[in-house]
Amino acid sequence: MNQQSVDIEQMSARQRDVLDAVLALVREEHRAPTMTAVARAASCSKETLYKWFGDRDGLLTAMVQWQASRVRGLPLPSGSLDRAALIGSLTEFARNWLAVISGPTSVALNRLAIAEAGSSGADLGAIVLRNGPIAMARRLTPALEAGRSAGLLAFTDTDDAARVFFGLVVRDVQIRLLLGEAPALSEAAIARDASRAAHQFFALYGADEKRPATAGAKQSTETV
Amino acid sequence: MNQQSVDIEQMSARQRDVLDAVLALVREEHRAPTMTAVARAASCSKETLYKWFGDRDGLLTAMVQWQASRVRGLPLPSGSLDRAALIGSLTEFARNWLAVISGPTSVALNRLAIAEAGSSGADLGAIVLRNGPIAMARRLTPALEAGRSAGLLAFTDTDDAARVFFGLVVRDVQIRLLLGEAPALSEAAIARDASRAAHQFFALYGADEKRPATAGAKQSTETV
DNA sequence: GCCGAACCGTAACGTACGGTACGGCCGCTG
DNA sequence: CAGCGGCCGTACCGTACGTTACGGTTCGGC
Repeated sequence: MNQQSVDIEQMSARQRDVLDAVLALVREEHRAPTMTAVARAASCSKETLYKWFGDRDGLLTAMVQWQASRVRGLPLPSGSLDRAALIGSLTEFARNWLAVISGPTSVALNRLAIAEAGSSGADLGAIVLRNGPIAMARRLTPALEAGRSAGLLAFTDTDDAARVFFGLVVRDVQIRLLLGEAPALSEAAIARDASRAAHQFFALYGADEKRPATAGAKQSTETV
Repeated sequence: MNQQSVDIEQMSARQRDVLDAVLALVREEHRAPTMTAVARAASCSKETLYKWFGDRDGLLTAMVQWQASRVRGLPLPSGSLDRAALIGSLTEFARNWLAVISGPTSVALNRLAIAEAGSSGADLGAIVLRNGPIAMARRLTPALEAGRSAGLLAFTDTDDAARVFFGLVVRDVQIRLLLGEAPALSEAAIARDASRAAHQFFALYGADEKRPATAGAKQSTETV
């Protein structure tokens, strides 16, 4: 009932420390933390927690937004636009994305958001979604369209192409991690997968003269 | 503490009805059901629930296994092996898979398994994983290898190819659904996506004479 | 008809947890 | 120094829920 903005920007350092403690707690335990545990871990009183965040949902929401606020701001691929540079950008993008989603923080937060989806009032799912796949698509879009403008890529629906890229990069890694399988991708494996995904994406959507425009790839999927 | 097998095969019809009631409950509510709610919905006493399933975990485990036991047994792609038939098989496979994972039962069960991953003793995550992506890969494998034997497909690691197929089919649909976005894919959209995924998979791993062996697709895992 | 087993409905117990209240400590302001 | 607001630590309350126990009912076997 208290929906008081929870502005991440204007929060004291102490409050951010508390949120970091909550994040650490969520990361190491494998379920949503209790308010008592948060208070103990953050060395603050429950009364203060309720005064600052109003509610358990408010605390979790603030934590998710706090984490989201520092994921933003990765270097957009820019510069020259030959084929090699674009593949390099896509590879770097994929590498970064795989590293993020296989990290313990991402796994824990996605678990929490999925578990809480629909149960509590403020849905963390929407926030995580906005800062997960949707944010990735948004950051990927300019690179793809620049590639198309430069005649390197060929597609009609940018969003669709971005989602195929997502599929090529992530495959079943995320769902396996969320379901508890802990393969713990190595740095080398991530780099290899990223390169493979970028090359495969180029094989599908590259505007090569060799191939006649990828028979099944041009139609969109959005219906709603 | 009672780990008593929970053999789905040898259970009375009444017990299966109870498990169906639990499934319905999980599907309509958006969290793990309480024992009281299960007893009320299934018209049985809690004492019986504890006698039959020993524990809350036992009940949930039995429910997941019960659902898994009837997902099995889809028609394996067989018969003639020309290019069109293989694409048709892959398309049908993808269509079926998309229909399953976008269904309310799959979403609810995956949510439950992810939420309970690591918290309770018996991890549903492993069961869902075995009957989700892993089962799909297992069922897909013979079709892929048959295609390779027939000279239609070219890949080195079957498992890797299967996981790329998974990525092309699912993309970010599952994670979006789990996070609470409810786009409710239409039948037509699913069919379109399945066809697109099958064609894209063939574009990457098809042994066509037109294209010189898919520049990035042949280095499935060995390139550093 | 009688017995025991299985089962239903419900009450009761213990615990965990969200949320609130209170006393005490610290630093700031007048 | 007095007063006070912010915060910590802790005790407390109400509720939800897992688990157990108990009385009543049905049903198959003798």
